[in-house]
Amino acid sequence: MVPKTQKRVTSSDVAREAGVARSTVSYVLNRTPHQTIPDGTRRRVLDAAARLGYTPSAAARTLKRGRSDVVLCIVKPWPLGSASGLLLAELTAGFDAVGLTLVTHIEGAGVRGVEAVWNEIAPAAVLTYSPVDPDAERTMRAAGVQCVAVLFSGEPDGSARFVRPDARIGLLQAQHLVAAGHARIGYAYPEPPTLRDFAEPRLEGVRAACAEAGIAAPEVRTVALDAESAAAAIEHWRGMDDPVTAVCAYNDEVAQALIAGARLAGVGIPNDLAVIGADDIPTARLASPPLTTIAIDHAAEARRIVHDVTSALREGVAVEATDPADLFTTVVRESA
Amino acid sequence: MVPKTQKRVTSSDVAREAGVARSTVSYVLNRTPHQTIPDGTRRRVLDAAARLGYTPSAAARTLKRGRSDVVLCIVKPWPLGSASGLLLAELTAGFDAVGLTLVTHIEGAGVRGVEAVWNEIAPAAVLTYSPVDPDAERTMRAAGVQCVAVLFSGEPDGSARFVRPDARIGLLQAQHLVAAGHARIGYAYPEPPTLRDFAEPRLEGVRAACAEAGIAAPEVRTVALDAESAAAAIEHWRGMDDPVTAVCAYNDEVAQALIAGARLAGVGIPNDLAVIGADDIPTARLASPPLTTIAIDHAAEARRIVHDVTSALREGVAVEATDPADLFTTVVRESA
DNA sequence: GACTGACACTGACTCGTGTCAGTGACTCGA
DNA sequence: TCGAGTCACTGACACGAGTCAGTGTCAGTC
Repeated sequence: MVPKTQKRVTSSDVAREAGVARSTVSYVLNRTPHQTIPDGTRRRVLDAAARLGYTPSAAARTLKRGRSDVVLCIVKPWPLGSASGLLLAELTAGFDAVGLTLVTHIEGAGVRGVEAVWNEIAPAAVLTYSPVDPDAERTMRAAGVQCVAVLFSGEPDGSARFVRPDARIGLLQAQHLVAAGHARIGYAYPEPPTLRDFAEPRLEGVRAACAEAGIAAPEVRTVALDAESAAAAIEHWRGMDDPVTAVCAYNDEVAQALIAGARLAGVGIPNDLAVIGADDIPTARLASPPLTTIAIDHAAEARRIVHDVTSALREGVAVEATDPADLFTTVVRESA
Repeated sequence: MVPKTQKRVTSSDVAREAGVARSTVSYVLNRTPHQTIPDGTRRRVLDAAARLGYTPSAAARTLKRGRSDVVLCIVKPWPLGSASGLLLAELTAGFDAVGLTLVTHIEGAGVRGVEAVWNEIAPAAVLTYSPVDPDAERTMRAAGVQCVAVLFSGEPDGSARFVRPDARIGLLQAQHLVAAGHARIGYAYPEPPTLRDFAEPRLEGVRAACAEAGIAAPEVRTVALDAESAAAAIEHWRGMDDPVTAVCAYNDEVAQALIAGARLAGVGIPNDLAVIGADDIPTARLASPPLTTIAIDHAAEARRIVHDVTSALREGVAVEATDPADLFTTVVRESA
């Protein structure tokens, strides 16, 4: 039987057990610089701590130091996609390796707003997917947050560091289509408004690639996640004076909708219309035809973010974001 | 310009501003019972707090009270699926409404294990998807965790309350197939080992339905997320002496693999083989043919969990889990 | 007029940790 | 032998909030 009220083991208990002062315990356990501790004492303290099963109270440490070892990642309730779930997993492992704990909070229909969250958690750093307004940033600083990183956003301004160059995804999509001989390109834009922050840079990349290749700007249509919506877009594209022959989809789920819509409209993929997705989700290869798409190296991206955030935490100031080398690769299957 | 070091506003500042003692501020702000505060004083304190922009320090409160207002949900890095992302969003909103903050931590390849997480967070309650062993539960209690809820698991024992009856999903799947006249049923089991905890109850439900209908137990095959693996399973099922005519898939993604495999093997769905999925993910309706599947009412489930956890927190003891009424509905499309 | 009790409020202690300023004991060079 | 300088360690304060035991004031009662 587990006793109802388990008394907490404190550093005083460890000190008593080891026969030293509590401060000595603290010095040993934190390896405080400029404090010389002989091996014998160190061993005694460590042994006592292990014997008693001592774990320091995060609340007390946070109170004293003014900041915790928690990194808070705020995400929106995305109606589509789980590609970023992979990134979160990599981020968690990466921060764990440097002694930080990543937790995620889903920003949403909460009545209390996100301020309540970083007040409850007092995180060392906050990662967000959309820019934070100056007021919110002030309350964050007051709550002890040292580093604010915006993972995705149009403009990398003062606080918005570490922006992933999602435009490159659109660039690679369009370049692949252009190389295959397409000269009129469509863009399948996602329907949920919460995805705007993600979709804009990708679309921007497609625009840039079209301009560079000297072809017309992409014809943008919004495509919801059902076959009818996709079929309507496809009919629009193919009915134009200068018909679209290839489409960049915002992501693989929109691309799957396009495939379903093409089937409904009797349009062959890739012969009548080429489709390229993004994210390379697990079901991309299961589509018929299998989806050509842009894969994201989540592990590399996570390494970069962890590196930048930890050095910002160490320096106490903003550091320059390291340039991501090759986060994206084009995965050629059959749809384009 | 935001000053580099923003001094924190404490309750002492509020007390000074309002011209009262700090304890009075605490009583006003917490509406402490049996403490009578006249309206004038109350007003003065509230005004001062608002004027100064006071937000209590969660770390200090947690230290004093021994527990925070955070609920920690621990999830595994699922290689498939994002159905539970919807549940998490609903849970977050639900807990927020009762003054609790839900954060999620992805348990994974971390070197430090999950113990570090609840030590950092000191949550009031922990939600997990797999049973916690008694040792871990002890460290949790010592860290101030009051309520441990296991959301999914085979056996609802002492600590494992609030178990979602996933067996009912399998039951509904099989009942739908039996009602359509199928007498030999296959089960497409997911490949990643981390999904075992989820797959077992669902499979159990299928077994129960088969037994009840008086037909043979389901023929189980593991199906990875690619067309080849699915085609191999399909050929096995159809090559049996008593061939399988309908398959329950663990979830919609496995079902999509089955559809891709059937196309590869030249098997028609639903005529040659019926397929039913589970979870009703957004792309389920985009498949060809559109997937018949079991939808989960995440909002209702979240309401139930929030209710049970908050009352457990209030009572300080385990309460009986309320019985979930109708969390699942069969969505009939074309694949079965 | 003394006593009671409610009211409105305050001071002091507590939670568990980090850290600074000391303090004896000892070594070493002059 | 004296002072300086390390070494190894300790005591006390601080972080910010919750809460208990009191304290002075005042209205009401016998």
